[in-house]
Amino acid sequence: MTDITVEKSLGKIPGDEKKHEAGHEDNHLRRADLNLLTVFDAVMQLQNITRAAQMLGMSQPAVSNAVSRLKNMFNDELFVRCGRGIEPTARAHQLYGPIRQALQLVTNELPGLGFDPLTSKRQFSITISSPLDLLLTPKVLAMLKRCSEGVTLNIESLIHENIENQLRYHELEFAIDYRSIDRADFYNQRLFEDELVLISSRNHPRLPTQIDYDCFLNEKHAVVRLHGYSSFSFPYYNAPESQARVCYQGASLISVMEIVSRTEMIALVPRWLALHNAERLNLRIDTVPWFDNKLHCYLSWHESASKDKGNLWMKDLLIQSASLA
DNA sequence: AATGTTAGGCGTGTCAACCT
DNA sequence: AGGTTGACACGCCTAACATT
Repeated sequence: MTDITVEKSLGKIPGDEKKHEAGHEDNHLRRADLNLLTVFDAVMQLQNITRAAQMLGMSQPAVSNAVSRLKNMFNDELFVRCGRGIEPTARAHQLYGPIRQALQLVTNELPGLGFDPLTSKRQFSITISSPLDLLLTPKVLAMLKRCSEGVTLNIESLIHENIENQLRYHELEFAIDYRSIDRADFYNQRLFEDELVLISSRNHPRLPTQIDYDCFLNEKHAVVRLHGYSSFSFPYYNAPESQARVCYQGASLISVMEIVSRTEMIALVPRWLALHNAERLNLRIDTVPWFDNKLHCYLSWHESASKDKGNLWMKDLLIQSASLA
């Protein structure tokens, strides 16, 4: 389980071809107050002028003024009043990633601003899809405990359609899933290779010694909800003939295994998960040679986070944790 | 001139008291 | 019980002035 390769998604970032158009645009940049970008970044992070001001060590009206100058700078409202607070416009969301990235690049070049895990109190947010959270969360937390006292982790097990934006806007630093994020502005690192196996109850009345594809198709199946985002089971049940055999769609592989252990249904799960629960649930484990039964676990992050020294440290910690898997 | 702070005003949400 | 009202708190904005 130590198959580690970094993959940068291929593809052009819109606007790349304009990089060489300098000239008068340099003057344009000279007229812009780049300090305002730190205000923008703080306001986007906190979505609150007062708290952004506290974070920046400025007064609230000063930040409010800076925001109005930003509005002129970008020729957009950027933030609109929403009840008691403010809400970023679509343009503000669009600007956030590139501006964050630019600020990060500059910050990383300033002296004395490294990341020290021994003194840092930083909290990292990561998401690990089910069932990988069961495998990796204890290892990651154990590794973190060994490496730092102050750094904390906020781990979420949910992968949803907004994950790319959450990574882009730094609401999350990393995502771990069986799927990579194949976009030009994301990095994916393969953490390890997993193997798919078939589980059934050892008391199953019909299964032969050697299970083949016909037998597989003849049985009723338990799966993880197929229409959920990034469903673990969907890739193996996207054909009508296999989907027709689905009898139970559970919220997670844990409930799927529990159901399989007490019924005549069968299910596809990662080998480590099957082994981990085989005795407790009296499960039989079979290989599935008719499938491409290899699946890879990926660590993904947005390119704007790739220069942050803290993120680099956390990335190494996650890779090391996964290598113990 | 640009950008900061202070003071004061306005809009909105919350909550308790009151009314129907 | 459910709706209305008013006091209050919160958060943002503008104007006036100070500082660099």
